[in-house]
Amino acid sequence: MPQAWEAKLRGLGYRLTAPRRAVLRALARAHRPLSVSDLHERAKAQHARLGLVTVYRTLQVLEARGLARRIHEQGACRSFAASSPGHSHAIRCKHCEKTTEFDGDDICLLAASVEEKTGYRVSGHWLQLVGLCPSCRKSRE
Amino acid sequence: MPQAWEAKLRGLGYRLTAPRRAVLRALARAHRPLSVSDLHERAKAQHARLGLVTVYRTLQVLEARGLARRIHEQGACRSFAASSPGHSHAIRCKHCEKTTEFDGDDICLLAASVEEKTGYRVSGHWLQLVGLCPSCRKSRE
DNA sequence: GTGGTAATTGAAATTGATTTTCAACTGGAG
DNA sequence: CTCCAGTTGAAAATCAATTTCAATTACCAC
Repeated sequence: MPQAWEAKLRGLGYRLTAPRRAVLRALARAHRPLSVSDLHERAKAQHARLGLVTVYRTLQVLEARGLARRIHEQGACRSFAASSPGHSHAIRCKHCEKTTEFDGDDICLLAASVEEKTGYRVSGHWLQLVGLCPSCRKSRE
Repeated sequence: MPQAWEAKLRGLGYRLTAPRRAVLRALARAHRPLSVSDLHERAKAQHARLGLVTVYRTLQVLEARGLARRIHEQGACRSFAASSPGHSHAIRCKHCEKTTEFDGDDICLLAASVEEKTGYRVSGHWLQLVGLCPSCRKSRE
């Protein structure tokens, strides 16, 4: 996945620098949402002189280009996870925090129903689900 | 709506103080999500000596009790809107920012579909839609 | 390769949001 | 009316995020 990201960023005119690679790699490897400083810590393993500011800036780029998504939780919304283009939603395991993406076919139906109920014209949406991932189900249900 | 809230809070053992009433009232009157400092400004009209801290604390209580909801947007998630129990979702007009709640019958269908696709057991969700409210539709479509 | 240049970086300072602290105040039970 | 635990607000402290700016560096043209 980092390779695909690097190609995409390069194609968009961004430079591929060591600090960026380190952030990309750390984010791609994570199996749960990471706070900015978590990500910073992890990415420093690849690039020791990495500054926190660069992590913020890289996340801005990745989010704007759809390669990372902000994970919303009931308190603050300060963590990020890798994101694949075409998958616009995520479900997060409340036990192990792993996140999995799913596609949004069903949202269209839902949007149609809401349009009818409210009179709004729906143009965008933010959906995030929480639950137990398959392996945590086994150990907890 | 403030009356119902006041009854509910009292029932839960909270005191009904003038500062709290001011915050409740300002939030109930707003037709769009308010940032904490917006809310502070408005509530000061009812209670001039209101401190910003109290607004934060009151919002914590209201959110915990389901009487206010944090509105998530693609940057930060720093604004709040009134919330009615039983309506767990909101749609926000991207033009006038008015928010309207709707119930989540359809979410169950969606959750079932996602469970089947991902193997997760869905236990919670938050969904927020963006669009144009009926009156903004008239003037912009 | 080499050089030039604009994008990028990181430390530090700054801004802004939120929480903590604590003495003073007050709603509401008795 | 009294009392006291819950609440308040100012100030300080903490935490998150952005701006600034000089130094560095990726990468294109040659």
